[in-house]
Amino acid sequence: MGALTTCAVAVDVALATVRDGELQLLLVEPDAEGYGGTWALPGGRVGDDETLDDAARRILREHAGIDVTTRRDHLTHLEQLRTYGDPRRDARARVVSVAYLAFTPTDDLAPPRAGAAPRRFATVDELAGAGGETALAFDHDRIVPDAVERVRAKLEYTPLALAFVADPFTIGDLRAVYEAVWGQRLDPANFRRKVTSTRDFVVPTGAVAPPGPGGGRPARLFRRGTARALHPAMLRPDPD
Amino acid sequence: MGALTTCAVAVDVALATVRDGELQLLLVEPDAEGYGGTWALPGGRVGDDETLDDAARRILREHAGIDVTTRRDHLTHLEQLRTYGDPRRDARARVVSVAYLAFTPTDDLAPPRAGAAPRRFATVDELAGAGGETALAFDHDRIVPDAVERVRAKLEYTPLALAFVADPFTIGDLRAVYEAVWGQRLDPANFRRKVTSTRDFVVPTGAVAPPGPGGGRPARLFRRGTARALHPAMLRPDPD
DNA sequence: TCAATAGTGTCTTTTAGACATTATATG
DNA sequence: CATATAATGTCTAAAAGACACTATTGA
Repeated sequence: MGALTTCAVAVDVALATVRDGELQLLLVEPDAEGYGGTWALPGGRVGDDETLDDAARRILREHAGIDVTTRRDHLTHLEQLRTYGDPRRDARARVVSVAYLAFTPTDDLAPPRAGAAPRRFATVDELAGAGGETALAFDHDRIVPDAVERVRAKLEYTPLALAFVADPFTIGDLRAVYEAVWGQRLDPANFRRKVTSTRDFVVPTGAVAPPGPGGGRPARLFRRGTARALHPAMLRPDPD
Repeated sequence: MGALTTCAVAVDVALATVRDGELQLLLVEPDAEGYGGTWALPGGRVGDDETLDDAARRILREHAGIDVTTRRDHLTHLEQLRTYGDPRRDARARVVSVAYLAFTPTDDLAPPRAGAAPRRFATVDELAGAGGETALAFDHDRIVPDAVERVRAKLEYTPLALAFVADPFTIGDLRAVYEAVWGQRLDPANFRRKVTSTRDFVVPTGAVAPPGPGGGRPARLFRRGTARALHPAMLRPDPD
C-alpha cells in the first residue's frame, strides 16, 4: 500500500471580516510556482517544531499583521476548520493542508509590509460562483464554502458575531453583522429583544453613540459579555 | 524557522456505537513500539495515493470489518473530526493525525480476523476520567472528548441518531439512543411528539414489534426518513 | 415641522415540557 | 385481574415573529 514517503503539512487561513455590509475573505497572491496571476487564501508550511495553531497564528501575523489575542476592545477568533488532503490538491507535491478560520473586525489589518505579497478582500458572493468568477489556487475553492457555512452556523449558537465589531458597539452594528453574514434582513425590534435577553451576550455601557448625519435617536452602546455559547440560540430565518 | 522535513500523516478513527445503554468507542492495541499494554483508537498511516477519507474507510475496514456504505437497513456515518498536530504528540516522530468520527449500530462488527490486533469497546464514562482510568496511547485522550461532544451535538440538529439503530426500529429504540448518548432520561411522550413531527426524520412502516417478556402494548415500527437536518432541532435538556 | 433611526408594547403562532389519560399486550 | 409498555391529550410556559407605537435626534 505504501505509506506516505514525501509529505508536507501546510496551514491555510480563511480570514473573515464584515466590510461594506458583506462578509469578505482575505486573499493573497500565492508565491508558489505555477500559480501566478491567481489568488489564494493565505497559507504556508508548518514549521518543524511548531504546533498547527501556532502556524495559523504565524500566517495571520505575516500576511495580515494580526495578532490573535483577546484585547480589551475586541477579540480575534481563530479555530480549526478542517483538513484537506486529496493526493492531487497541489499540482507540485502531496501537501496536506489544515485549514483554519479567523474572525476579525474590519480594518484591523496592519498596513502591508514592504515586499509582502499583494492582498485584497473578496466578498463571499464573488467567490461563490460555482466554477467561480474568482477561481482560487490549489483547492481553495473547496475550502471557502466550508468556511462560509461555518461562519454562518457559528453566529447562531455562539457570540462570535462580536468578533466582527469592536467595543463599544450598538445593537444596530451587531445586527448589521448578522445581516451581512446571513445575507438576510432581520426585524430590528425582535433582534434587539433576542440579543438583550440572551444572558451575558452583550452588556450596556451606559453611554450612547451620536446619531448619523440624517439624525435619529442616539443608540445605546454595549460591549461584549462573557457568554461563550448562546442560550437560547439566534436561529437563522428560513431563506426566503 | 525550518519547514517540516520529516513528516507522517496518519488517520485515527473514533468509532462510536451504543451498547448496553451507553455510548461506547472502539479501542485496539496499538502495534507501535513503546505502547505495549495500552489501548488506542484504531488508526494508521495515510497511503501514498490515498485520500484522507479513503484512509479512514480503510482503517474501519481493517480494524472493525465495517464497510462505510448506505445500506437498505442501516447506514454507517463517517465524518472528519479535527486534526491533531502537536510536535510531541507521538514520542517517536512527528506525526500529524487527522481524526475521524464514525457512527454505527452495535454488533455491526465483523468477527476479528486471525492475527488482527486485540480490540474492545469502552464506555465514554470509563474514558472520561481526567487523567483517566483508561489512559490511551499517543494523544488519544485528547481526541475522545472532542469526539464525544461532536456525537452529542450531532444528535441535536441531524438525524444521525438513526446511524446507531438498524431499520426497522421503534420510537423507544430511538429514544434509548438519545438517552445513552446524552446520559439523560427524556420524557417518552414529548420525545415521540418531537420525533414524529419533525419532517422526514422517521417514517412509519405500518408494522409493529412484538412486546417484551413482561407484556405491554406492541410498538409501531419506523424506518429512517430522508431528512439530512432536523427542523426544528432536538435540543438537549439542560444538565440536571 | 418632517425624516430618520432607536427602542417599546402587544398580539399570534410555534415549540418545549410536565403530566394525566387511554390503548394493548403478558401473566 | 394487575402490571408493563406504547401512544394520545391537555395544559402551561417560553420563544419566535409580525407589526403598531413611542422616543430622540438633525435639518
